[in-house]
Amino acid sequence: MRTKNPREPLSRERALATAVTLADAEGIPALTMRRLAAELGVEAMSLYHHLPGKEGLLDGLADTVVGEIDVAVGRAAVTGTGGDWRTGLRRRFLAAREVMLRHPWAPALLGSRPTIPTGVYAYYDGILATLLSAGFSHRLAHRALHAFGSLALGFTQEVFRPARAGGNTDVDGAAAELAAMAEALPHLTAMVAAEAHDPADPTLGWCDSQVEFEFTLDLLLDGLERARR
Amino acid sequence: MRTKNPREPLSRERALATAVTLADAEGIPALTMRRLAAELGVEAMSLYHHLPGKEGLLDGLADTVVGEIDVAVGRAAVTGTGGDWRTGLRRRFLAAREVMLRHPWAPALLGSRPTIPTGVYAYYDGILATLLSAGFSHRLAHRALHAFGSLALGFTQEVFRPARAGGNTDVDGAAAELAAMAEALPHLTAMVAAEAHDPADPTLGWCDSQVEFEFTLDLLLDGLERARR
DNA sequence: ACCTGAACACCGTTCAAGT
DNA sequence: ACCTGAACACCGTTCAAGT
Repeated sequence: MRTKNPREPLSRERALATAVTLADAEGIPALTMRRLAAELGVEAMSLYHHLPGKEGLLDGLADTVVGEIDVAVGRAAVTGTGGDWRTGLRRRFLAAREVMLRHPWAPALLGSRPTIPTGVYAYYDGILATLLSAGFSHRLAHRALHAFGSLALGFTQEVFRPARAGGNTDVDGAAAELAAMAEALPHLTAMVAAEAHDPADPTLGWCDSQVEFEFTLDLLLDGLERARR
Repeated sequence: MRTKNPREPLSRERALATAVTLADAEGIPALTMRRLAAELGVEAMSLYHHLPGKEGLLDGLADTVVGEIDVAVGRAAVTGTGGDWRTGLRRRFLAAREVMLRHPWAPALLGSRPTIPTGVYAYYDGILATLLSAGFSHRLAHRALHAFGSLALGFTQEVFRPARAGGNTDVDGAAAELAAMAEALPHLTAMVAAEAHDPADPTLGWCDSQVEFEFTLDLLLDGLERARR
């Protein structure tokens, strides 16, 4: 993990790159000023010459992710004109999603930053250009931006996820817990049972997020297409 | 603010109630174990007899909010049967939203908790019951739950919000910043100008969140109604 | 200009001791 | 049983000092 290299001097770019690597490997909680400095082979206080404190580091990290999205979107063909605005946005959002899948900590970071990373504005400006050139009014385009929300950045807010995603090895305890829940939650229990037992279904298992993401995305795109006409 | 009262002994309920009050008044960052203890007129370590540490405190806080949602939803009429599933869910989500507006810190807290508050499952089970009794398949109901996401709890993820919501008094600096942005963001600038200048429009101003919330909600409800048939 | 060591003011939490 | 004081192992950050 250690990326110490006395040759190249410390810089904002090098610090942020190492921060991304550290967050990927051990998560945001491991990203302390002292720890990051250690990874860079430097003292914690040296970071303050290149970054304006911890908050500035997190802002820089968010900006870096948005930059990665721009690169990914650039590789996908998203600048179709006129009628196929839906295809363009769909490709764009799915490209953004691939960046999020590489950096599982990024959704929570982007969602919790008190100030929006500046690159996000330019990103949404591009989406808006697509909508306007497809004939959307400013009113409807405005509402579309809000309706997309974080979908445009490739993620949905996971407010409903399995109880212990963080690796619960207490299988018996989990099973007992689930049994106790079943009585209190008859409909959810039935749904899980029904959804998990159809072997012909490519969305098999509990919550294939990619499929859900695309389902919601298409629901919104279709609804907006109808509102546009 | 101090709620010290030697008469009633410290308890989990009293600690959580004071935590909610403290978070409402000064935000989640002010909610430290030491500070909460001080508000309760007690030493920080006493809290550990009633709450399993800081994470447990935050979990308890999230549970408390979900409990408030249940109360608010109970007051609204949401148990319509058969055909008016849309009206029922709409009332329910808007009732939940009122709780969120009372506790501005709650969306971020619910979105960032590593483990889901237990009350959330029961809440979603109720939503699912509505969908199933309206004739939804398990498949479509499952997708509907994911499509709603945090909308069901009364909030959307604010990934696109004004630059300095936290009270920027540097008006000139903000204006200059905006002017510099305008050149780089032609479409967004035009949209803001268009959206802000229609005096007949009840969504006047930059981002009436309530209207946007309801627009997205109806977009999803209409799309699901179409998918259901 | 860039980096450092020591120190400061905070955290959450453990633990032995009180009552 | 409930609460406490002192201490521990961390934080982010300031500051004067080095080169």
